[in-house]
Amino acid sequence: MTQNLDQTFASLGDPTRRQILIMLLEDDMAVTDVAEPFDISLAAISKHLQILTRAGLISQEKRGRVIWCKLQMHAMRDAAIWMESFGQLEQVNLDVFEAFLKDQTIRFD
Amino acid sequence: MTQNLDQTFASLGDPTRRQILIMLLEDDMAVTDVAEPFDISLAAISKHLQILTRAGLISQEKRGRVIWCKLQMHAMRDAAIWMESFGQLEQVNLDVFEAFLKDQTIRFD
DNA sequence: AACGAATTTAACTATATAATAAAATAGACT
DNA sequence: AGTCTATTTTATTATATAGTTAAATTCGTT
Repeated sequence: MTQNLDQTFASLGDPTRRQILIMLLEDDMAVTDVAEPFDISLAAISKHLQILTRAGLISQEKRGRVIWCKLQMHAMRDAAIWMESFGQLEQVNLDVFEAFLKDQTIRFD
Repeated sequence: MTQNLDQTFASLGDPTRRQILIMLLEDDMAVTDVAEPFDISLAAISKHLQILTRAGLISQEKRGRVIWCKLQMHAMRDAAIWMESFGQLEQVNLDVFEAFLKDQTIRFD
């Protein structure tokens, strides 16, 4: 669980990888096509794709000599859930704090 | 923008740092108190806090000889917005795809 | 001034990422 | 078999993280 979040968040911490994910939103892509818009080598892209795969953010499937990259939403969803929960906890605490302030106001006015 | 997301996501990719953020949800804390529940050295925690500060996920304020760490939500909110937008884009595309499929059905049946 | 507490910095080691260029695989095609 | 295409692997370099211990810094207090 924790380890997955580690890899998911770490993967998202790179702009090239985020851009790749956005590209894959439109459609599945071959590695070569993923690499096309970038100024870095194909080997570098290949490694980024490995990292994304390890994190579960994409999957790769070989058909013939082409490897197709496909977006996988569950990993990112888990990360989003972590963040949302975090936000809600803050929400709760703010509410508690507000209640506390109101309580104070009533008592001291 | 991109650089901030880089640092925010990268920061979240470490379980110690995520745990620290959760602790700070309850209240601001001194560096020593942040370090207390962990089995690693104070120096290591100090570096994690530097990374969190650089990412804008927390702020540090020195009062006397104590440095207080305070959660800052905007950075994480930006990251959450990126993820939410991402999810919505997928939503939109699925809708478009569904419409496309329906269109096909009408035309070929 | 001196002591002790809170925190960082320095020096060091190990590991992961990011990138490159060049060589190696693997599959399709003639 | 040989060639072209798609992709990975290897070797290499540079940088960042994660951790350690030990020394340095900064304040508050006596």
